[in-house]
Amino acid sequence: MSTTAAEIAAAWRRERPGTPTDSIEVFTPIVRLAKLLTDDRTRVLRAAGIDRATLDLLSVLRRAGPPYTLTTRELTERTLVTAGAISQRLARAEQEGLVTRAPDPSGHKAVAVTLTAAGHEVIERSVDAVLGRDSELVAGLSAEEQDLLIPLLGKLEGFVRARVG
Amino acid sequence: MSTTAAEIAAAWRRERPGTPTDSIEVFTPIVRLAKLLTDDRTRVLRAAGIDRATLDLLSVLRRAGPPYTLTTRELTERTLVTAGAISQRLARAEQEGLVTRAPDPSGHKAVAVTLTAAGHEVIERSVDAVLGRDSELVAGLSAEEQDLLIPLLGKLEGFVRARVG
DNA sequence: GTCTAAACGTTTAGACCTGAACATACCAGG
DNA sequence: CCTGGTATGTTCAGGTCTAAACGTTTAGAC
Repeated sequence: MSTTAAEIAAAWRRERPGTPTDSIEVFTPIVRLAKLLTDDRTRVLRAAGIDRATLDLLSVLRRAGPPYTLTTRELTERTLVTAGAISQRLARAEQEGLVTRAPDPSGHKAVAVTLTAAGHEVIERSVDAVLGRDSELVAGLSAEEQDLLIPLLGKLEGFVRARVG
Repeated sequence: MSTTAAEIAAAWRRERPGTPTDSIEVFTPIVRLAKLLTDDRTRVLRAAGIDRATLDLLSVLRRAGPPYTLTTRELTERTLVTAGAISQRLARAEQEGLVTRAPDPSGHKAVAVTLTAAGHEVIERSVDAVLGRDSELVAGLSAEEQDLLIPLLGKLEGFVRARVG
């Protein structure tokens, strides 16, 4: 049993008239959905012997296409975590032999990160499981509903992104 | 500069034809928005000398109305984190004098958690700041767009919730 | 009364992240 | 040259979470 967003907003208005509750019904389900989805993905991946942070890292490299190389800065830009977190992810992944780090000639002090054969295997083995699972979960909405939802989310993300961080 | 969800899906299809990408344009913005919003809220609250986990805890108690008391189990149900996390949050909040814990006569081994006067002050001081900020951010969508978005998110949340955890 | 199962809460180990401090490499002017 | 500034990465301290193991209390069967 869980409280709905509408109930939360109503409770604030009842307890504190004047509380600005107009955002609650939009943001509460978004934050909850994200938590449900990421926790579920963590569990799916644990069964495959990998963690979510590492999967994100390997996915970005895999999607880049051959030669599966990006600098640390590029990884940071594509990942929505801090440079410190990327550095730690890289240390773990390198330790496990999934990526290599080497000086990159271009740019200031760039480090070129490259997927190893082992890293490639890991991502091939897990990406279908993860995205297949997500496919099941998104099927709660019809294609028409998804087509309605996607542009709204895109617009909201753009607006929020311009005003934070 | 960040990759759009559509670009991510296209990259997977290009690199791995057959990859099930239909969920990406829905779930990627949801997960990103949640991260942008929670990180931003963390920063807003740090300025007020409180952390997000504690605010969530105090909010649930405050919304319950007088006498601002709930059991640990009720807090867990309303919070989407594990019982262990609630236990740790309570220990921190109790340490800071924001809540009290006492045996609850009803139920098995229930612990009654109650907001103190200090906890009440903290929540009164920060809730308008947090929800006011969220109000600014949700204004990226018109009222009509929000009315379109809310039921879609609700339907999706219900579907996902029934299939995870 | 006694026993057993279920409900409830806490502790602990292991992961991950942020933000700030720090270290290093390149570049452009003087 | 050489020197400050900018771009990059890394390290570290502090904080939070999950999941699993554990301890405790209550209710119900008999």
